[in-house]
Amino acid sequence: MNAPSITHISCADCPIRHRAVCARCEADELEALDGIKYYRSYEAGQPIIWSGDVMNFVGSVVSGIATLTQTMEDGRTQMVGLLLPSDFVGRPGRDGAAYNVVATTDVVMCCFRKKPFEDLMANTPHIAHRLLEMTLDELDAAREWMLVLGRKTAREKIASLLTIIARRDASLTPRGAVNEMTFDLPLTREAMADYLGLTLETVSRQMSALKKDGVIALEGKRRVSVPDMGRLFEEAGDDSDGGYMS
Amino acid sequence: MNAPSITHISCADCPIRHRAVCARCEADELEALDGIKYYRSYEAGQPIIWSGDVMNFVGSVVSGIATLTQTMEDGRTQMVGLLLPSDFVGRPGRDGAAYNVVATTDVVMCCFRKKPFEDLMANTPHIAHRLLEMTLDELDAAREWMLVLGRKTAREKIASLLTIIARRDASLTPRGAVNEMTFDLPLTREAMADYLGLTLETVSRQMSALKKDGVIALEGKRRVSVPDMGRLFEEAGDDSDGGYMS
DNA sequence: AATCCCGTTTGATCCAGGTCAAAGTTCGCA
DNA sequence: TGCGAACTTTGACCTGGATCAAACGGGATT
Repeated sequence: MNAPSITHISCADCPIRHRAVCARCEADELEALDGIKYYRSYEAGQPIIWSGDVMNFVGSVVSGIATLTQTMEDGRTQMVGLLLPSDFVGRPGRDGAAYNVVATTDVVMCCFRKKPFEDLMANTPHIAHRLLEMTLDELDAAREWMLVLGRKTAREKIASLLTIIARRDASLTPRGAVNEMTFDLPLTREAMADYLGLTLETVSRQMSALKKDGVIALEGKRRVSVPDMGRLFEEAGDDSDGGYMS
Repeated sequence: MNAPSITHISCADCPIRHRAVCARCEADELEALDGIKYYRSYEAGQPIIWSGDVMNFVGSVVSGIATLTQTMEDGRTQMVGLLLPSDFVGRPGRDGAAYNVVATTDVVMCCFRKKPFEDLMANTPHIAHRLLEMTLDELDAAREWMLVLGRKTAREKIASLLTIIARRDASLTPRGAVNEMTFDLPLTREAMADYLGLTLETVSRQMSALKKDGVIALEGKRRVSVPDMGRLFEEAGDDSDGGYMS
């Protein structure tokens, strides 16, 4: 996805209105948003926000991938969220950021100054409604991940992560249920480890094991082919297909 | 806390309006709520909702303690939330329950039929707003717990749990910052294990260890005294006091 | 007071994943 | 084309917590 023009506002090139916040996309909102919205780019590896910083904007990811992480004083870190295109960032009604947000690839964000956005939200009920819905989705995802972190084995954790990435990848380019797919792994082994509560060595070993067992194939380090998604779901310990099949 | 009268509606005995949803507690809402609100009791150990069930109400806990859990087919279970008095249950806009909700002590819930509640929400923006705020709080709690599950040692996990229970206990009966406190542990060792992603044996061992080291004292199995909360926070691996001190 | 039931503690042993270390791969850059 | 840095893989060993097993309350029932 290319960075949209800064000056042009329309549903087609603005994920936050079209996919993330605006459920019905009404014309008067379009007017209201003009002037409080702006785009911002970050390079791979660059921090977007530090935990505890005052955050004067909310926004959504247009392109690229960012991560939400928490860190302990001794350096142990846990990723608590993965931000893919169309994901929302920010906490309306809160001043401080609760987590570190880091761009893992080059990232373009579509931002709104926080105060005007909150005013807009107060005046347009269905935006507030959509935001509640999104927050509930994130809560579900966080709780699903608690099961992964608390109870799954290393191999199941890896399979669960691949499942999630595959699912999100598929939903961005929907083409019905397929049993085989290929996608790019947007994370380093270390980032995967931080997401899964493992070490990078264990991640590497389990990736090798899944490859040896034919669950996945690797082209280079980052491109993953899954010959049989059903098999991957089994490995993840989910009985369901995780909403992947349609 | 005693079960409130079923027929009497007022701010004083209705946590959902007073503490959970209604930020400003206006008179016209009070009228509107009459007739869609009811109380319901559950005995200790009784399921309140099964994951996947259609849920035709939302509500909040009046008294007692309930847990939110997720289970894998092979029986591994992970608690994803702890419901204490004033906590909200239910997902406006969603039909199915996503988790098992189980009463761990006798529980009284204050319920609202879902459809009328949603209508009410649509017409009273600040209820929607309050609900968003609550959901963001839950999301923060879930993400904080991801760090506990993914990166903390067994001893730190136990200390973190005690910290959380102590904090919530203190907030229900606020009396300023104290360095010493005593509270009831409302969970079995097994429930603690399910919350922490451990086995009950490990929980028991670590409780014994914390006791031996003088971090906590036990009166019976369930009553816990903490001579020095600061010490407990240290054990939990938090640099902050977790918002406990004022 | 004896019995049962349920939750808890404690002990002995095992193993999945962590830790430490070294070598391999990829890619940008001079 | 060769060098260096960052990322990844693999190996050897260790350990925290799981597993298996037994004993220990303590409250309810008879």
